[in-house]
Amino acid sequence: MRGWWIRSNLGNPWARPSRPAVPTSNAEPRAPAPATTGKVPHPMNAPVPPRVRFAPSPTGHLHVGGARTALFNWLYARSQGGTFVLRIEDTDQERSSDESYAAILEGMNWLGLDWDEGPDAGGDFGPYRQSERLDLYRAHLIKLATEDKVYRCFCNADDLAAREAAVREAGGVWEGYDGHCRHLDADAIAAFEAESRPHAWRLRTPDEGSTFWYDVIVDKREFQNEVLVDRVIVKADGFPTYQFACVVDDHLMGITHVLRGDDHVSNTPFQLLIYQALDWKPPKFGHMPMILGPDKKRLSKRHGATSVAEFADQGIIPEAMVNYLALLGWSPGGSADEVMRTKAIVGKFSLKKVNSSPAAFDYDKLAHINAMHIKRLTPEERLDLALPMIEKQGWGLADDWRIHGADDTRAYLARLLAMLGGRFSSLVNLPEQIGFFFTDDHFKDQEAWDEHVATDEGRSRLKVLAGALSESLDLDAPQEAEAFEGVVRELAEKLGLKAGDLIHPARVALSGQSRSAGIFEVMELLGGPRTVRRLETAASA
RNA sequence: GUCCCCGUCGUCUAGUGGUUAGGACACCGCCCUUUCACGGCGGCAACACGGGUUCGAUUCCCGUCGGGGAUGCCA
Repeated sequence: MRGWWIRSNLGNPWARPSRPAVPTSNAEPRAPAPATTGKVPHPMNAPVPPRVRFAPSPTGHLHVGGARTALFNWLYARSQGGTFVLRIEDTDQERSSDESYAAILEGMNWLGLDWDEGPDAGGDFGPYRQSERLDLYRAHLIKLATEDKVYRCFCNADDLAAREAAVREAGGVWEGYDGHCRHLDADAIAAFEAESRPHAWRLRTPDEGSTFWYDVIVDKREFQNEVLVDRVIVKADGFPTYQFACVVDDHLMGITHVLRGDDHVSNTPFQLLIYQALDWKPPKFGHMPMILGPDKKRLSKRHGATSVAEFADQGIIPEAMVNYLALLGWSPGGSADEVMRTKAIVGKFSLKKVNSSPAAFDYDKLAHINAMHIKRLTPEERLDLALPMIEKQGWGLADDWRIHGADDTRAYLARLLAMLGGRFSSLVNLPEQIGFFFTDDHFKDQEAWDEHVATDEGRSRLKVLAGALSESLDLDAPQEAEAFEGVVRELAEKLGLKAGDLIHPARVALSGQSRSAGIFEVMELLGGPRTVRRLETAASA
């Protein structure tokens, strides 16, 4: 008696749908408005705007793998005029957390991947958190139960573990659920029910034949049904498993392309069987290659940063991250410029050009892409990026440090960035690079100091140089780089030295480091009084 | 173990049944120069291996090896 199953289910707390009707038929994406004039494409040929989704589970930060998945879905939607949906897969009550949810949204926002529909954005296919869609899964479970396509499994973790151990002891290999509860008779079920024994629901899967699909990225993929086991689709806690929720939601949300990591390949045949059981037409699937660590092993913290938040902390800017991630598995082709702003990538992106082989994450190349992005920004954009880094240090332009034409921190920083040119290639290095313009208490390279400054020769040269600058220039007035250069070179000649003999100690005395922008520009932006003071201080140190 | 996928310079990749196998990162030289970057020029460096198919394979097929993934009431 099939009705028996239903009766038992109706007593369940979440049997009564509390939500308004949702599209349960084959939810086709909204078709473009029909043209009223000109050529009307045949309906079968009309381009259907894709609906894709990124469906993270809120169990951690946004990892580079997830970010790449999100990015490619987003790129596909944006390049095709489609819709990008954000769906939260929080069916694991143990691991899901609000912090993770927030972290993921933050990561998405940072990358600039905006979604058209999602938990906070709303949309016609919500709710977009699986924990708020339980009635939907229940309704479809009942349908499957009614048709005897699923069955109850009363095995608990201990039962399963015991049977697995037994198989191993006998020298066998446990190949997944053994179908133990597949054919329980009504009496047995009734007995378990009577003692309120918890149960999960499993899908009956065929033992023969094969399940296959044409992958958007890897062509045909096929699995023998023989290797597919009756996996759980609804857990004993009443929550659906990923397998089931994913299928129900993708269908109900009208998802046309499921683009996900290659680690999901083995889930696909099982999900296809769920589509079949529900009598639904499955979407297209595309499995993107994994991102590996530099050593081609699974990417882990051991390799360095793995979450987008960490990269942000390391001074990577969002568009560089997007650019680099896009290059992992996709390429603009030929010898085209790899450094692209997000908008350009959207314009060139194509699923057909997505690779099928795994890619190793290369931190060096990311750094390079980042530097190129920073370099290509407009002065204003660079300033917007750099100012917070300076403010974060608590630095600002002191009153007595003002120089002509740059009398507030922002204007001064603008001059410094112009001076830095291509040396400004990383957000994190910036404070070290230009801290000495804002404070006397800046980073000092002790080794350079010992070599160029703290020697009798170094000290005496610095002292002479300080004197020459004071005498030759009106330091109360702003002086340009050329003026400083003139004095330095003249003095060198007078002393029979190479200009470098004065420049090197001066660089370390002024900046604390052996590398900097052009020293005469440094003097100009430091200003005469500060320049001389630092030279004198160094000479007497 | 079993199943699935992948395999072009160290890395990311372009590419083709006949190419001097292209670009980028890294690396090495040189130039520029006041250091360091930037930039410019040049260099090193690859079709995993073995069988086929073919007039001809890096390209198509099979095997081997290597790497990755899956094998959960995680997603």
